[in-house]
Amino acid sequence: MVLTQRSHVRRPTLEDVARQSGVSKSTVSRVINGEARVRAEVVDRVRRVISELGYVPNQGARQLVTHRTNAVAVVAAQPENRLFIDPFFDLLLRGIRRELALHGAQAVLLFLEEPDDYARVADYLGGGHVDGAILFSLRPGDRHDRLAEIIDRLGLPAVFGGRPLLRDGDPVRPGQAHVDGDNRGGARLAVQHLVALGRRRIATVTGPYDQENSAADRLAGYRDVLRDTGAPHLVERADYTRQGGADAMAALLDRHPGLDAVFVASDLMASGALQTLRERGRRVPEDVAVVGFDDLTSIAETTDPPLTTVHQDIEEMGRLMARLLLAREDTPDGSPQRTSDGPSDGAPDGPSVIVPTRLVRRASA
Amino acid sequence: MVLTQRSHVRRPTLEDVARQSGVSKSTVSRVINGEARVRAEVVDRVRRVISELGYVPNQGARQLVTHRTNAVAVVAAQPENRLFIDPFFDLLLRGIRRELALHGAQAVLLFLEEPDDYARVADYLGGGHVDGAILFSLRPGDRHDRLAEIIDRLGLPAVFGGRPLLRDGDPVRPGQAHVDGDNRGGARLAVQHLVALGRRRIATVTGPYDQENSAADRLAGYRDVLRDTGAPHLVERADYTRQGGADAMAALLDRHPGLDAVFVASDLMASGALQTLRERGRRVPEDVAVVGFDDLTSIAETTDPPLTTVHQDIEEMGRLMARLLLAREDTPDGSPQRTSDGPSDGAPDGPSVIVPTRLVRRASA
DNA sequence: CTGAAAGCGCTAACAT
DNA sequence: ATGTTAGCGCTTTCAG
Repeated sequence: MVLTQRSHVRRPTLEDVARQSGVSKSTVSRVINGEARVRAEVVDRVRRVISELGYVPNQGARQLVTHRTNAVAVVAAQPENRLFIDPFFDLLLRGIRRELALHGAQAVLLFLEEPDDYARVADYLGGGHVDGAILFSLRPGDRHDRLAEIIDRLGLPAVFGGRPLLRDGDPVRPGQAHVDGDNRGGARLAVQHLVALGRRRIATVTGPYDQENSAADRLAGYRDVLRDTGAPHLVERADYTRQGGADAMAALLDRHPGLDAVFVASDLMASGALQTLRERGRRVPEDVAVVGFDDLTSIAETTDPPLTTVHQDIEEMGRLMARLLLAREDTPDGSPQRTSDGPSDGAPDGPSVIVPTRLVRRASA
Repeated sequence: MVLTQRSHVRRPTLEDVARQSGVSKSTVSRVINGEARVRAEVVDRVRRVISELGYVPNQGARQLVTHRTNAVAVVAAQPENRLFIDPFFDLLLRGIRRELALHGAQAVLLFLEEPDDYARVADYLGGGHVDGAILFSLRPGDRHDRLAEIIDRLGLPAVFGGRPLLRDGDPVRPGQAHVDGDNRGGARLAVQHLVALGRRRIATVTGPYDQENSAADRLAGYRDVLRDTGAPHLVERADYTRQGGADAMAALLDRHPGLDAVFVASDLMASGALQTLRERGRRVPEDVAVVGFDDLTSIAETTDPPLTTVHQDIEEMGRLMARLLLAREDTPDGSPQRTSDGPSDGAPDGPSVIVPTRLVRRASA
C-alpha cells in the first residue's frame, strides 16, 4: 500500500510572482491592488505570470497589515427549523448580499443553533475573519453571550436586525445600529383600512408578543387605531404558525361571534384563519374582512380569497442593513451616525432605520 | 460638532497578554493551544489576563503560520429563489454544521447567484479563509469557472454534493469527492412496491432529467424495474414544481386513462399529482396508487391521503459530506480514499458515498 | 517548563 | 515608476 503523501500543495506567493516577472514584490502588490503608478507593459507581464501561476493573494497575510478582509458575517440564530424555510429571510439575505457585492464585499453566513455555537462564532467574529457583522433573530439573552461581549469590546462594527428587545437588567447599548420594518405603522395601515371599510368589531390575531418585537409592535399599531374609535379590543395571541392562526381564529369566533373583521399579524397565520372562517361558514370579505401582514406572495396570492396584506420591501431592508454596516466600518468607535428616524417606534438610541410599509389590496378586505 | 475619532479600537495581542502576565509570548501561545508543558499556576494567571483583556487570537496571523483556519466553506449555487426555501437544503446544512462543530470547525455559507459572485467566491476560497469547501448545486458549466480552477490548482480539499453531471468535453476529474442520495435505488424501491401491490400500468412523473442528475437517476430506477416486467413505460417529464406535477399527471391521464399507479419523482410534484387525481375523480390509492420521493414530512404527512414516499436521511448525508472533507484535509493531494461504494450508480471515480434510501408507507400506495 | 528568535505572505512608508 | 525595509500577530524550532 502506498503511503499517503502529505505534502501540502505549496501555493504561489507574491514573491514567486515577483521573481517570475522580474520585478519586486511591491510592484506586484501594486498591480494587484490596481495602483496607477505602474507601467502598462509591466502590468501586463505581471498579470500574465499571476494567471500562469494561478496566484491568489493570501488574505490572512493581507488582513494582518491592512486590518481588512472584505468579508462581512451574517449571523442568524436559527430557532429549530424555522428560519431557513422562511421566504422572509431569503429575501433579506438577498438584499444584504447584493448590496455587499456592490462594494466588493463577500457575505458569509453563520448559524447559531446549539449552545456551543456561540463561543465558536464569537471567536470567529473576534478572530478578524470579517470586517463587521449583521445579526438576526437574537433573543434577548443571546446578546449577553460572548457574542455581545466580543462585539462590544472589540468594537466590531455590527448592525442588528429587528428592534432590540430589552428586558429588565439589560445593559442599554445606545450606539447599537439596527434596522427593522415599520411593524407598528404597518399594523395601523391595516386596521385603518378595516375601519375605512366600515367595520366595527375588529379583532386581531397576534404573534407571541412577549417574545417577538415584531408581534408586540403590530399589536401596538392595532391598539393605536382602535383607541381612537372606542371600539372594543378583541385580541387573541398565537405563535406565527398556520395552525396557531387557525386556532386563534376559532377562539375569537367563539368569544365574539359578531366580529366583522380581523387583522392577522402574519400571512401564514392569516391563511390558517381563512380556513377556520371557511369551515365556520363565514364568507370573506362579506361577513368577515381579513388583513394579513408580510405580503409573502407565495401565500397571499394563493389563499382563497387572495389576501389583502401589509407589504414590506424586505430586500431593501437587507440592502439598508448592509449600507448601515458599511457606514459603521468607517467609524468603528460607534459615534452617532443617525441615518434616519423611525416614523413611529420608540426605538432605543443609535443609528437606525425603520423601513416603511404599504397596504396591498387583494380580495379579503 | 465633535469630530469623529477614527482611531481603530486596538485589539489586544498575544504580546499584550504576555506582558500583563509576566511571561513570554511562547508561553501564552502554549496555554492558548492547550499544550501540557506549562505550570498550572501560570496557566491560570494567563487565562485570567486573557479574559480581563478580552483577548481573541488573530486568525489571520495564525493561519499564516499554521495554514489552518478551522473554517469550512459551504458553497451553494442558488438558482433564483429556490434553494433557500428548500427543506432539503435546510436539513443537509444542519448535518454539515453539526458534524463540523464536532470537530471544532466553523461552517461558513457562501452563495453563488450572479455571475460576479463566482470570481469573488473563488478569491475567497483561494485566499486561505477556509480549510476546505463543500459545494452544491453546481451545474455543469459552473465547474469550469474560476471556482473549479482555484480548487484544482490550489489543491483545496473539496467535496461535491450530488453526482457530477458530465457533458461532452468536460474534463474528467477522477479525484473529486462527492456524496449523493441513492436516487436510482430509491426509485427502484418505489416502483417495486407498486409492482408488489399488483399494479400493472405504472406511470412516472419525472424531474427535468436532462438537467438534473437526480431526475435522470430516478427515471433510470423506474426503468430498471419495469424492464423486467415487460410493462409499458409511461413517462411524463416535469420540472420538480407542484404545478408541473399536476400538469404532468393530467397529461398522463389523458394519454393512458387505464393507468393504475404512478411514481412521482418528488413529494412536491406528487402533491400536485394528487390534486389532479382528485379533480379527475380518481380515488387514491384504490384507483391509482401514488408514491413520491424525498419524504419531506411537511408535505408527505399533510397531503390527502398522506403520501407513501422514498425517504433519504438528509442530515446524515450532510454529516457524511463533512466527514469526507475532514478526511480529505489530511490528504490534500487527493489520493484515493474510497470510503464506500455506491450500491447502484455508475458514478465517476473518486472517494464517494451514496446514501441509501428506504420506503415510507403511508396511505397513498 | 520557559524564553529568544525566526519567519509565514503581505502592504506601506520611505528611498531612489 | 520601482525597489528596500520594516513590521502586522502568531507559532515554532531551538536553547536553556
